[in-house]
Amino acid sequence: MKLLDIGDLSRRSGVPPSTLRYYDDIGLIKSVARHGLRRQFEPLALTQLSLVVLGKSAGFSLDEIAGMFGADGQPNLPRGDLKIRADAIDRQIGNLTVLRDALRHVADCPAPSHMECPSFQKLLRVATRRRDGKQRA
Amino acid sequence: MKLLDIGDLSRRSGVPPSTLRYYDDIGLIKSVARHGLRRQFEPLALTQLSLVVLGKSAGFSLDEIAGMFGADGQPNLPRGDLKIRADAIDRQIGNLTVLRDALRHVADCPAPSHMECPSFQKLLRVATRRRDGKQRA
DNA sequence: GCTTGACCTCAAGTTGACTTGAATTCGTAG
DNA sequence: CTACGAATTCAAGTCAACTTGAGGTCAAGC
Repeated sequence: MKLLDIGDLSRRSGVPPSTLRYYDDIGLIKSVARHGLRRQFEPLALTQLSLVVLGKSAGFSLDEIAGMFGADGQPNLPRGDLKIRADAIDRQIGNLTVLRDALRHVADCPAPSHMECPSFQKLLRVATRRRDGKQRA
Repeated sequence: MKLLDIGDLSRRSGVPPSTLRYYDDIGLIKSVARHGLRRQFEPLALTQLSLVVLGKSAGFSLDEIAGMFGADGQPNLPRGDLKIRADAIDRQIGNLTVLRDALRHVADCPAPSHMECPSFQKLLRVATRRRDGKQRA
């Protein structure tokens, strides 16, 4: 398995080298060797980075992401916690769905005040009823 | 329409007063009066806060949220932009779905290394192919 | 009319996630 | 063998989104 040096990994993942170094420092990904000074990564790191990017865009902190898929690609949380997280993401998906629909409504509804539009209110009530969607692990 | 003072709004929304003041300062929500020193809000603010909380949990910045549903409840973005945002959220939902499935896989799959598990790889490939999911408005 | 508690302002501090800059070190190409 | 370019370290800086703290104000209850 050939190694990628940091420049390659950066180019291939779209993540800047400074960020890769940062991630390496905090242990989110890990460099497996050096070529001279240059950090070398396994191709696996590319996969891990997809996960990190995905997780970040989902609003998870780097710590949370590390919990789900550690530096070695293995989670450092027990299965049960992972399922809880998966469920949290599910609620999050529900929330986003509401948000998306609300946005589409606002974009389409000709009413001057969306906040008072009954169908808009209804959308939100659903969202509010479904408790929160994000809580500590 | 009776007004809520900041304490009520805080209790009802779950958002701390300091944050409400902050949001008021930056114009994300707006207080419509004072009772003595106390900020008074319209009940509408409660609805707006649901949206804000929802948006934040979705990973949007306060600025972005303000763009979607301004302090007056009206977006300050044109319809087209809102649709673009809605589409972005749709992609985000797709990403989260992948993340959730990946997480469930990790929680369930007995294989020692998920990163090498073909079905896991497959999940991710889908995610990576679908370009990014979050870009500037 | 005075106390109390919830609010106020404003400046400064905090946290997470990076980025930037200066000074340095390599490996490769000429 | 020297120059070059791309990396390196480490400290410090930045930005968003708040929170904290000190010192002050108000209206409602007793």
